[in-house]
Amino acid sequence: MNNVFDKKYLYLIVVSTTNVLSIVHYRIKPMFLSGRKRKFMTKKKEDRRISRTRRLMHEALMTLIVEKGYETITVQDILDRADVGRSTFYAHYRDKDELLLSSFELLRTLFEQQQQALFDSRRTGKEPEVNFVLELFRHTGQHHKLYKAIAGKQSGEMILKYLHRYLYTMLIEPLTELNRNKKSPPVPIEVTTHHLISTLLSLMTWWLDNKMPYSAERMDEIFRILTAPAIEAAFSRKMEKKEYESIAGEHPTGGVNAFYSLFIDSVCCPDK
Amino acid sequence: MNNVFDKKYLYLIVVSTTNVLSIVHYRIKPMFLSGRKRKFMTKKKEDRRISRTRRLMHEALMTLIVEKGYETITVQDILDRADVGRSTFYAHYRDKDELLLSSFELLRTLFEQQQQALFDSRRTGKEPEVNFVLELFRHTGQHHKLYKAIAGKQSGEMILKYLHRYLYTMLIEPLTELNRNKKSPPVPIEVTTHHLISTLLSLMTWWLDNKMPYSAERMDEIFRILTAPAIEAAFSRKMEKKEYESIAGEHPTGGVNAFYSLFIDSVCCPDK
DNA sequence: TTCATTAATGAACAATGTGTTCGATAAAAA
DNA sequence: TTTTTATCGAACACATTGTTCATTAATGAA
Repeated sequence: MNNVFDKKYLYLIVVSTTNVLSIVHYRIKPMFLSGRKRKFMTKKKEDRRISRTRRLMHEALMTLIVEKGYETITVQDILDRADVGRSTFYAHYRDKDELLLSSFELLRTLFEQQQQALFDSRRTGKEPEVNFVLELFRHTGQHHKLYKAIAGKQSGEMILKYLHRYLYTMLIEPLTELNRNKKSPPVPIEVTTHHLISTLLSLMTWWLDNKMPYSAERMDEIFRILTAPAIEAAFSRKMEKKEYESIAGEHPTGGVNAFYSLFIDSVCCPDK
Repeated sequence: MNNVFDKKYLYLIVVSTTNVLSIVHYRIKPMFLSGRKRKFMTKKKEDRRISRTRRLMHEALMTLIVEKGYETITVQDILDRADVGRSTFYAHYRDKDELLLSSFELLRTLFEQQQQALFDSRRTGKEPEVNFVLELFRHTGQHHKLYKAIAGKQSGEMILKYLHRYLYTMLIEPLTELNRNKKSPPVPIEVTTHHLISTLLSLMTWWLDNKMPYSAERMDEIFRILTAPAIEAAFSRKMEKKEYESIAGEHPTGGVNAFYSLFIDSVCCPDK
C-alpha cells in the first residue's frame, strides 16, 4: 500500500540551487502504472465515484441505444445524457465500443454466477425444465424495443458478433463432449455449432425486423424444424423429440434466458 | 432537348438600369433538376468523362478493399488512388456507401443480362447442369483474398445485407410459385427462404474466417446436410437427392455463380 | 476531523474526416 | 465553331474523436 509504484499521483518539487520554485500535483499516465494490482485487489471495494460514473454512462448508453440506435450515438451524446465530463469518459473507456463491451462483460459475470447457482441447485433439487430458445423468443417479444435497437437491421452487428462468440464458447465444449465417444459426425462439430447459433440469431433478427408476425411459440417450433437435422448431423443419428428437448434445455444453455433476463429487467429497460 | 429545364448550366446576366455588370456561368444544383430524363435517356450514350471517372473510382475502391478493408477506407484514399478531384467524387455519389452499392447495381445489371441470355439459350439447347452452391464455394476459394476482404469478419456487413436482399428477391418468387398448389408448409416460405440464404452466407463467412479448412466440395456437402430439412419443410415432403439438385441448379439461382464470375474476373480482381 | 490520495471537471487543443461551394479550365457534344 | 457539361482544386464549415492539464471536489484511512 505504501509502495510508491502503486500510487497514481505524485508531487513534483521543482527547485533551483537556492529556492523551491513550485510544487506540482501530477497524475501518472495509466500506461506507466504497473497494472498487476488488479488481480490482488478484486476484494478491495471500489471508489464510490467510479461505480457511480460507470453506472451513469452505462445507463445513458442503454437508453440512447433504444432511442436512436447504437451506430448513430456519439460520445458527446453519452456525456450529455450521463452528465459526465469528457475526460472522465476517456479515463474509463477507450471508446464507445469498449463501454458497450464492458456492459456485456458485466452481464456475463452476473450470468455466470446465476448459472453456477442454478447448476448447484440441481445437485440437490430436481432438474428444472427450461426451453431456452422459447424463453428467448418470449423475452425478445416482450422487450422488442430494446432488442430491436441492439440487434435489428440498422445496428448491433457488433453485439450480434459478441453474442455469437459468447454462445459459441458456451456450446462448443459440451457439444464436443457429447460427441466424444461416437463415430465422426457427417458435419464437423464446430460447423454445426456455428450453424445452430447463426440460425438462432438470424431467425431472431428476421423476427424483429418483420414486426414479429408469429408468436414466440411458433418461432421456437420453426427453429426446431429448421435445425433438427443439424442436430441429427451433430450426433450422427436421428433424435427423438423428447431427447432433443432435453438437450436444448440442458446445462449450459438452459440459463441463457436468465442472461437476457438480467440484461433486460435489472439493468436497462426504460420502457417498463 | 431545347427545353430550358433540361439544361444543367445557365448564364446569369447581372444588370443595373444602365449597364451589364457581369455574366456568370452557373451550375444548377442537382436537387433542382427534373430527373425525369433518365427514363427516356437510357439509350443516349454517356459522356466519356463520366464513365471514365466512374470506372476509375470503382477500380480504386475495389483494390483498396482488398488492401485494407472497406471500413477503414476514407474518401481521400479513393480520390488519391483514382486520381480524381474531391468535388468530382461528390458530383457522382453521395458517399462511400453509395459508390459501393453502385458497383453492385452495375454488376446486377450485367448479371441479369447474362442470366437472360442463359435462360433464352435453354429454350433451344439442352438444360445446363449447374450446382450454384458448389460453384460459389469454388469461386470463393479461388479468390478468397477479395471475398474475405468484402465478406469477412471485419468488414462487409453492408455487402452481406445487400447480397442477402438480392438473393432473397431472386429466390422468393420461384419458391413461392413452386409451393402454390400444395398444402400450407410447416414453415412459412419467407422464413425458409431467409434461412437458406442466411445459412449459405454464414457458412461462407465461417469458411473464409477460418482459413478454409475444408474443400469447396465438402462445404457444399455440409450445406446440403444442414439445409435439406429446410427444403423439405418448404415443400412439405422429403425430397430425393436428385430432385433437390435439380432445384438448386435451376433458374434463377443457377446463374448466381455467373454473378460472382463477373464480379471477380471481369471487373476488379487485382491478384490475377 | 484531518489529510494524503484519487476522481471528476471542463475548456482548450490537435487531428482527422466529411460534404459543400465556386471560379476556372478542359473536354465533349451538337 | 459554339454550346454545353464535367472536372479540378482549394477553401470552407462542420462534426467527431481522443488528449492534455490545471483546478476542484470527493473519498477513505488514520
